[in-house]
Amino acid sequence: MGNEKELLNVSKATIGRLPAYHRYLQEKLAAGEKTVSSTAIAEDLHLNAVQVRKDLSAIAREAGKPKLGFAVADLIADIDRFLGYDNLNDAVLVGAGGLGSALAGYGGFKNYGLNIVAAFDADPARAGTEIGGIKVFPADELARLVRRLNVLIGIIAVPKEAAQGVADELIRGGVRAIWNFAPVHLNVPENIAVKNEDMAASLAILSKRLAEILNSEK
Amino acid sequence: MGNEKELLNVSKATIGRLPAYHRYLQEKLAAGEKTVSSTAIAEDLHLNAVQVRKDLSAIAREAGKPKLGFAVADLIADIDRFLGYDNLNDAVLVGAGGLGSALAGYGGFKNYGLNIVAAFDADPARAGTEIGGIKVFPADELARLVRRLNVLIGIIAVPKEAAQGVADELIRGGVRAIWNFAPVHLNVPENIAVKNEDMAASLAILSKRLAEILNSEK
DNA sequence: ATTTTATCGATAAAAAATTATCGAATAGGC
DNA sequence: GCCTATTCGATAATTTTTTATCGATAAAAT
Repeated sequence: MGNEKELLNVSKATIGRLPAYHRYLQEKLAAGEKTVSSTAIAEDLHLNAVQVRKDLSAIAREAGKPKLGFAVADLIADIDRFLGYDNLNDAVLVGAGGLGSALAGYGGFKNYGLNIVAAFDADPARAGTEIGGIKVFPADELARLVRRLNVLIGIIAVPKEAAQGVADELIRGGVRAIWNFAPVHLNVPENIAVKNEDMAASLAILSKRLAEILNSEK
Repeated sequence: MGNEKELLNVSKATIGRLPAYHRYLQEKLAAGEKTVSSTAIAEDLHLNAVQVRKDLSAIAREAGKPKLGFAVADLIADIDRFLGYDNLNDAVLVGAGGLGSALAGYGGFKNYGLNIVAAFDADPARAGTEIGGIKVFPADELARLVRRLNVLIGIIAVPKEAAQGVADELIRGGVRAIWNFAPVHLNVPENIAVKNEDMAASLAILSKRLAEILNSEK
C-alpha cells in the first residue's frame, strides 16, 4: 500500500526535529487552532521557516495551503504514523537502579510508541519487586525472557562496567535496537541499532554555548 | 596566554564527539597504552579516521606523530581543558522526583565539570530531605538562592507543565544555561543557552534505524 | 644505512543540511 | 468581485560536515 516516498529522503536531522513539532502541534490542537503556518512554528521554536516547511512536507500527506498553513490534526496524525507513535513497540529495561526506576516511572514513553514490558537487575534483592508498575526479573533470565517475549528493543540503564555484558545478552536474546544510557561505547554487530544517550556530550555542548555567551558579553 | 585558536573553528559536531574520545582514551590509558592512532580510534568507535584526526587536531596542543599517533595522556588533558572538565561549574537541580533523584544520584557529573550544589522541589514534603547527598530546598527559594550562590547552570527535571515556570525562575535568579529534561520547548531570551535532552528525539532516531534494519532484511 | 610501512596534516572533493529567493495560490478585507 | 498580504512549494545558493586523496615523516624492519 505504497507510501514509499516516506521511507526515502527523510534525513536524520529531520527525524530528530519531528518530536518537537509533534509537541508543539499538540499544544496548538489543545488551544483549539485548526491550522498553523510554518512561519509561526519556526518563530516559536526558533527554527527557519523553510526548514520547517521542508521537514513537514517530507512526512505530510496533505500539502499546506497558501495563506493558512497546515492542518494541525492532520500533521499530528502524519507524525504519529511516521514515527510509529500509534503502534507500540515492546522493550525491556535493564537496570532497576536510580536511572532505570526513573525511566520506568516516566509513563510518557507509551506516547512515543514504546512499551516497557519487563525490567531486569543483577541485584537479586530487586528481583520480584516492581518499578513504575513494571516487574523486575533477575538478570540471568534476560536473554531467555527477551526471546520468549519476542522483544526487539532493549534499554540499558546499568553502571558502565556492566553495559557491554548487558548488550551482549540482549543481542543474544534477539534484541535489534539498543538505547544506551550508560556512558560507554558499545561494541555490537553491524545489524544492531544503537543510540547512545550521551549526557556528557549534551553537557559539553551546553557548557560551550554558555562559555560563548559569557565571552561575548565581556 | 594565547590560545585563541581553540575557541574558533570547533564545530558543535566535534564538541559532541569529544566526550566519547575522552572515555575511549581513558580506557586506553588504564590499559597502559602510551599512544593511539586516529585509525585505531576510528575503527573502535566506528567513525572515519580523517574525522577523528580533524576533531583531535582542533583541540590538541601537540601534533600527532607519524607511525605512532597521539599521546594518550596529552589528549586527555587537552580534552579536559577544552571541555572544562578540570574546573567545576556549579549547578542547581530543579525537581527531586524520579528523574531528578536519578540525576542527583549519578555522581559522575563531577567528572564532567558539573557540581550540583542544591536541589529544589515544589512539594514541601521533599524540602529538607536529601537526594544523592544534595539538599532539597522549597521551590519558592529558587531564584533567591540561585542568586546568592551565584549559580549559572540550572537543570530542569520537573513535569512538563511546570518546566516553563521553573525556567523563568532560574533566569530570574541569574542562571545563564539550562539543561532541560522536560519534554517541552522552553521560551527564553536570546542570551540564555538551552540544551534540551529530548529523549523522544533519540527514540525516534533509534526506532527509525531499527525499522531500516528490519526492512533491509526481508 | 636503507627500505618499508603506518600514520600524520593539508588540501580537495563530495555529501548533507540549512537558508534564500521567487512565482503561484488563496483567504480575507475592501 | 477585486486587491492585498500571507503562505506555500520548488529551485537555487550557501554553509557545514564528512570523506577521499596524497605527499611528507618517522618508527620499525631488513
